[in-house]
Amino acid sequence: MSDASLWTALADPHRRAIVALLLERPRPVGEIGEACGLSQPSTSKHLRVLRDAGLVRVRQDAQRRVYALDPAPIAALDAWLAPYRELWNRSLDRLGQRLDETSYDTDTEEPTPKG
Amino acid sequence: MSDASLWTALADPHRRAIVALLLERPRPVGEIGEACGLSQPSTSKHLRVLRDAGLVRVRQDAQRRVYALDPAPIAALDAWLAPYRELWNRSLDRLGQRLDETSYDTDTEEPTPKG
DNA sequence: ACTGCGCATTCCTTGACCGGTATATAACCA
DNA sequence: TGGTTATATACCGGTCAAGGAATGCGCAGT
Repeated sequence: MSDASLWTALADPHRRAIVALLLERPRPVGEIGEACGLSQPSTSKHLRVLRDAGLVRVRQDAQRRVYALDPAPIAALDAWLAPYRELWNRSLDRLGQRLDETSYDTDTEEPTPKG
Repeated sequence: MSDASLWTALADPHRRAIVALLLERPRPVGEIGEACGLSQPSTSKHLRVLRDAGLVRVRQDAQRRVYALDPAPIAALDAWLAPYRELWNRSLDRLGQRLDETSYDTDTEEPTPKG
């Protein structure tokens, strides 16, 4: 499932570094490894994981293999995040109400005593 | 540190299930474990990881410990995701241009190989 | 065909994580 | 005080992932 592998793929800091690197522009394996301080096999293995998760695509350019980000899984992550973002907005609203203190008409509930 | 532990915390499906469960409302440990089909120690350990990542907070209620989501790390995730979301929007724009430039009437070539 | 380069894969070892069992701790109750 | 409930932690065994070394494989130049 690309859903499970997506999270495990991004759980690794090296892999997140690779993804951040590919955000700027597509790059061949050697460049990625050098930029992230990874050995060549390690780079290839991480790219393999990212590829299995659907996060990157490969384009063959002579001997080199140029990796590029695939935006689709990012959208999936965004979709996962959406409900929580609403929670965050609620908390921001609540904070705003606290700071505002004017209370437009927030008699809905939630006294939130003391804190 | 909450940055690294945040991803590893969410990498586990059980932990994501817990987080999703707490999105509805705060719950005590026993309720979480039962809902996720986890043993009590396993539940506590997962909650420990989530707590170390800052994803949940605890409130003591008599013998029970009620866990609730903390929206802050969600915001961090959202911030991390932001640049990639732009990439996604760019790809959507590009798709729109493609559809735009190649004539909009339904007369498009659309090879549809094999059928 | 041979050689060199870029990359992928395999084997191996080590370290981290996960689940279960047993135990410790803290709060309530009799 | 002793006992029960609710939760946390320590220990243990199995599993999996990460890194390094060595090797395989495709492509280009001569």
